[in-house]
Amino acid sequence: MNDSVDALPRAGRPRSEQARRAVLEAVDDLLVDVGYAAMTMKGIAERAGVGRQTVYRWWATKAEILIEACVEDAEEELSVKPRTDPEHDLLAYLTALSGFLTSSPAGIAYRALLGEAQHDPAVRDLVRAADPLAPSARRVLDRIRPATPGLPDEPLATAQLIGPVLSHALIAAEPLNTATLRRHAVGLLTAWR
Amino acid sequence: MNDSVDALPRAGRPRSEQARRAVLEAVDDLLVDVGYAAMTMKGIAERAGVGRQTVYRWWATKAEILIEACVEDAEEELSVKPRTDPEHDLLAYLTALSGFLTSSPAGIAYRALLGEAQHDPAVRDLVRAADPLAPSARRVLDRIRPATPGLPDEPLATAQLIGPVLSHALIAAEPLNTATLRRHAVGLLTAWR
Amino acid sequence: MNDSVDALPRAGRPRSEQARRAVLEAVDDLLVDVGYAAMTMKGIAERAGVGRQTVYRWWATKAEILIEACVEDAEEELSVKPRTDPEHDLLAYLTALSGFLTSSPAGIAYRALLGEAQHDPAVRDLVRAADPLAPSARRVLDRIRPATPGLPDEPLATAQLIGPVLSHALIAAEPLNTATLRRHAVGLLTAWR
Amino acid sequence: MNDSVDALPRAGRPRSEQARRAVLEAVDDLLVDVGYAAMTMKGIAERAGVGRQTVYRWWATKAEILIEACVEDAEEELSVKPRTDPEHDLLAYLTALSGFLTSSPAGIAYRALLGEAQHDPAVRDLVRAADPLAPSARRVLDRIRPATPGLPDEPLATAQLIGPVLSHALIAAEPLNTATLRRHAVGLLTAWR
DNA sequence: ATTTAACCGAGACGGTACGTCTTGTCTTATA
DNA sequence: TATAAGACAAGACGTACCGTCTCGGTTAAAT
Repeated sequence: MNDSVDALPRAGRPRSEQARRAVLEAVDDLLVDVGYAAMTMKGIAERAGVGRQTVYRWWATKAEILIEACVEDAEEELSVKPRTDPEHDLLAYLTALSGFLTSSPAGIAYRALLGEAQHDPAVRDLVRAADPLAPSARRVLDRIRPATPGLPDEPLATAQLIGPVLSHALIAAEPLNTATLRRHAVGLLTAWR
Repeated sequence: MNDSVDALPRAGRPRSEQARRAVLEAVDDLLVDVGYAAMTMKGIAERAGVGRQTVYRWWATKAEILIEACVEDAEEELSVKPRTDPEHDLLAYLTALSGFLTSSPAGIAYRALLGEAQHDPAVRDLVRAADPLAPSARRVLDRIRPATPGLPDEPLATAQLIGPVLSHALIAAEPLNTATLRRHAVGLLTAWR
Repeated sequence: MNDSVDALPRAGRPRSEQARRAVLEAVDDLLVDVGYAAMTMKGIAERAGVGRQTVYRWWATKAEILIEACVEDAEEELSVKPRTDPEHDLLAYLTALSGFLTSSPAGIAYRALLGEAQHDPAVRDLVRAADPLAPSARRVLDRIRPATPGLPDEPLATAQLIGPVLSHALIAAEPLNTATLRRHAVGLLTAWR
Repeated sequence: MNDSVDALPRAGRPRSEQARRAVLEAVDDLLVDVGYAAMTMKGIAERAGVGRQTVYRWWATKAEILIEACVEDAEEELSVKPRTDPEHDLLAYLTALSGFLTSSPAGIAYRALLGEAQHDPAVRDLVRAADPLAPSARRVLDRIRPATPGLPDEPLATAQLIGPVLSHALIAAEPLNTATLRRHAVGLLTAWR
């Protein structure tokens, strides 16, 4: 990619970066203030101080805005620094994941999007394409692979790693406690060695 | 509770069982035909050939109707007959669960409700109260407990059992294949023995 | 007519006469306050304290509302009491007509409708069907007919009677003065005797 | 004013005559194709292949464009060559006027403008200032004045002459037939001799 | 057998978000 | 400086659904 070079100067007024930022921030604010269901395109435009047409020009649905607003944050919040032994490595990741899904604005946005994906196939495709959890999970699994010869192929390894944490977050909207997460990490290593 | 005994025959016209059935069936039909998002209280009433007030009199939201429409089916579809050895017992359950979540109308309804629960705390509470998955999971776990001394306490055991299958269904809307499910069952037994 | 007998009681909540009156009065007010061009369906609904759907349910355009609001008034304001001699009869009518077109709210509404009719054939048809000026003109002409054997057939007689007054109102938005109106009446009688 | 002499060559790019012509022609076309109400500044710019700002730079409203587009045509189409006797002179003029108002693009534009003038005082002032009908009417009246000692002062004479034709065109959007026009001419001469 | 009360359908009510359209202004690169 | 292109904030458009209300009519238990 080399957008700055390829970008030929198009005719007409260029897109306002200020308006783009205002919309993304408005979505973040509204998700926290009123929740996903009560968030409307009209409300987003008003909160952002932006015309409604400007929102519709660049995003078709609130899900599209939300996914753009949270992907970067997700990647950053789930990048845990490597530990020396596999158990601590897994535990650090599972802790970050559990906190992300239950406390972080980006994680709450992810849950909302995954919820909307159950209602709307278009949102499902967006979420699968963006896939905010998989990269970080894959990195952890790659790190522990030398110590886990029984590690299954995808998608099972990732599902076994994040599935229990994600499901609990979706059903209970609460984090699993640290002892439980450690127990889960140990169980995975037992199964995978 | 003992509704059938306490229920003193009130004055006035009794509730129409016919209207109740029509609404529940309309919800099932509409979920398949147009999806959860496009399903409206107005549409449900029209499809059921019922006044809108009649719907609102008995259910506050479409989620309430949907949960009433699917809970019984869920319990039935996830009740697998016991197998003699733990691996086959787990595999039978995981297969039923995976099919339920991706193919069964009741399972699709459950996913829709779990999705809505991410947007609306009231729906979350409804889903947690009804809890269509946990009883069947608990029964399987109880059966294999003698052979799995390392079985963790709740909620981890259930989360490890159903989490990977549920997460995959929610993200991909596709079942895990049989080989993967068997691999998962074997992994669980390895971790839990 | 016998609406009260013919009117079969339809199912459902009956139309609210209160809402109907509120809309018609809001239109009258707004025409005076902001003018026809700045009058919007949204504004009418808000001024009337009525839902927008309620307006659209009964009227397709603001022109339809306006015509319903002014037809009755027009008929009443243009009914002048007969005079004994033709000249005074004509003069009384021309004076009423000139004042109606330039001062009366109903007359201003009529001018607005006739203006809109130049832009929209549907409005033209509405105005022609309602035809607020013709009945009163016809009554005056019928009264003076015995004294005016040279009275032309329709539509010329009416056009000669009201055309000069109407045209002046449309172009100048001012009434013709009394002397001019008398001169016009005398001219008509000279031509028609 | 003497634009052609005083106009010192201003700095910068001069106004594009091509763009001006394109706009005026687009307005004529659109009035016929879609009508006055559906004609928008945006649509005019697009039909003319011209930037929207260019339209707004030179005209404030579509009425201003329309009046510039039609005044000259009106003057030309209503200039009938003198006849020897007053009746034929009047009839020729009335026939031209009736056709102009109901068939000519410039006449349809005039009716649209007179319609808009009922909604917008600014347009009324524009129309009165341009006054496309009065000059031609005055010329005819001046020609027949020697034969009509009873010709009233303005504005009655003009109103009596054109009012019936104009009113009928505005209300019915159809021309008066030749016999009726002749009857009107005769009536005027009877009243005015 | 009548009364009574809650049910039923239909559909209008005030309200509000939808996604589209046009308004008049502005900000680009180009001529 | 004028131009074509096109993004901008604002706000009306007509439609859909929300949850409530008000009708006429039905049904079955209680009088």
